[in-house]
Amino acid sequence: MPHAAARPVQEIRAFNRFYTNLIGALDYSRRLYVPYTLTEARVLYELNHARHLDAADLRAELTLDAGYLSRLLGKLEKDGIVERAPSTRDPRRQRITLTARGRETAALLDERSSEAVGSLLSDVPAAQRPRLAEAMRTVREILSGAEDGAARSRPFLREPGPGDLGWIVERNAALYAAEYGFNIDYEGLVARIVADFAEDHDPHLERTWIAELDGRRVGCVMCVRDDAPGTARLRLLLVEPDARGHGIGDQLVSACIDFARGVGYREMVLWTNDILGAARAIYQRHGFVLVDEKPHRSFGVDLVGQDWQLHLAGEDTP
Amino acid sequence: MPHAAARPVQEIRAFNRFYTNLIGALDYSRRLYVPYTLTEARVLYELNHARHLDAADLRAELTLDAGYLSRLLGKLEKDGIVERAPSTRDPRRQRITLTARGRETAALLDERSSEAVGSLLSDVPAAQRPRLAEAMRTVREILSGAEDGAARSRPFLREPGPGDLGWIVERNAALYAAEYGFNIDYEGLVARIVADFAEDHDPHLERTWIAELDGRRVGCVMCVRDDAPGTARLRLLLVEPDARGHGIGDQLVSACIDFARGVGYREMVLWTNDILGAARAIYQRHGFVLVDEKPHRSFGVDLVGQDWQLHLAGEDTP
DNA sequence: AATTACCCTTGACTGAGTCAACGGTACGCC
DNA sequence: GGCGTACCGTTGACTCAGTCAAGGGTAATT
Repeated sequence: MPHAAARPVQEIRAFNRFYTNLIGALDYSRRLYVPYTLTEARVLYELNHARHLDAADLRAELTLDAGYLSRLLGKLEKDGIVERAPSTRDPRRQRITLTARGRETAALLDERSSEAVGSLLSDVPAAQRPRLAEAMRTVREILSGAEDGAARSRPFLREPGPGDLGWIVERNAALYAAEYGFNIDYEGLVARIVADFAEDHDPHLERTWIAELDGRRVGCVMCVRDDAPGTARLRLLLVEPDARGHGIGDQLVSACIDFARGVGYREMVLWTNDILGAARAIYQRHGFVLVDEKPHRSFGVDLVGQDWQLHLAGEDTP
Repeated sequence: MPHAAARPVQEIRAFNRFYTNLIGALDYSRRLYVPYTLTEARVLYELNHARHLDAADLRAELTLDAGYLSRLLGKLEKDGIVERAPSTRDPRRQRITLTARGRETAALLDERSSEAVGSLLSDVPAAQRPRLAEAMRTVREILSGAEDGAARSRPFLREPGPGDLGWIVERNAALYAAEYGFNIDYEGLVARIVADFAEDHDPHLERTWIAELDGRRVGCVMCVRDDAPGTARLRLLLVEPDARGHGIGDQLVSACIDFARGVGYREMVLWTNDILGAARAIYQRHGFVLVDEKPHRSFGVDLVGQDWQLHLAGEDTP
């Protein structure tokens, strides 16, 4: 197995060991579930959060043995925690409902579990807690995406907030350094562009967008005034590699074009380099045409710069 | 319980449910440990990675019942997997050693476990894997810090790589916006500073440092030439709030001063604002003195700017 | 009408983990 | 040197958790 590929595997295994230990410590130290067991508590949790599931659903959800679950539900029924009734849709299936008492019990277990986690959390410095929650959400998102069919939320655009311009600099520099070997000159160029934008831009004619997906910044684009009159310039289009394929680049370019057309620009231009193939495809889809091309050496590499142009107002408007 | 405090608790509980399910799915689907059990596998793992532990250590490490472990070791011994001998230091204790066959077995289980994780990972887009590993490491670090006495690694300084200058912009802007309400002008200022640095700096006389802790950027500082001859200017000192209290600020300022003195500057100056109390304390500790102070309005707030100065060469040098 | 597949139940079983009692040794303290 | 306490490992008896296979019943398919 190649070393590079083994790295995440080792990390995951270390994490699994760590977390089984942690959960063990969390559960055993106090009697979290008395008089019920962990599995019963999980069943109660599911029932309490989903209103009368079928037994088959529970089995699938918690990957339990059918016989085990059957007996388990029998016990809960005898305790007056759940009620079992044949499903109306399919008499083979069994609809499980929590009784009032069952809901109380579930709430109690819930409470205890929250307390246990709370006391664990009390040892975590408050400043670290948001990072912890964020990291856990990331793990969950990535792995649950791997399990089922990736039911992710939709990306959306917003205007930049504090730090977002810096983020644009960081990601541009880091990505192009990693992918094409750009040196620090490129980071300087991007920093200068965002500095100019931050210090002096006309919000009616110039704008920046950040694309966000699942609470994470995954792309950006900037629209500024060009020297030529009536002309807007699109700059700094970027989509994070792991977020590509969601149409985020198109969304960003569309926002840019719509904005420019809306505020009266007649032309839109942009400068890019021939090695950026993914970006070129996006520009072409939106009607940009290549108007000039010339080789240059910048950012420590030999490149071929390209000027693209798009007519915003003209014969094709009604 | 206040809502804000409950948020991370809910996140952690959701994560726990998710991860117990995941581990369950991982273990049951294939026969990972045959002919041993999960607990036995954990014991084997510990032994294989630590060379002859005492039984008591195993118990503590894996939080196992003494009786359970005793019987478990008995079984492993009978299978020729481990050997038990009284510890040389304390005859009450028992030193457990893997036999050659035990090491084989451990390696086999290791292999299988890696395979299982690998196949789980194969459903994760390659682009997401580093993020996953990173997030897991974060979770582990924060929570293990919470369990024992925070045995964190030492912070260290390094020169910036691609994206680090952008990171400086981002963190400066985000932190000062959150803590003091600075507006986008400040982000512009910082962006211009790093742009100037990136585009044109003399590496012998000007330098930037990034502080790293546990693989994460937690601070920065920049040393550049000032207009006045023989004078260096310290800029953009920053330490992440959750990493404060480790002496990182001092480390950064020391690096800056040592560098400036080493390359022959005679003075070091810096400009800051009176509201930045933590930074002031650091400057004072390193011998800076306040030489000027005047109110101004910048970044959308009313501030009192301060000029500080430090003699690098003079009567106090031998 | 027959086949197949799924749903639940039941009995019999193995494995995982707990609890309490016990003998042995180390260590601190008179 | 002797005593109490505390920890180490062992053992027996037990409960709880989970598995497997057989079986009766209904739904969907043909």
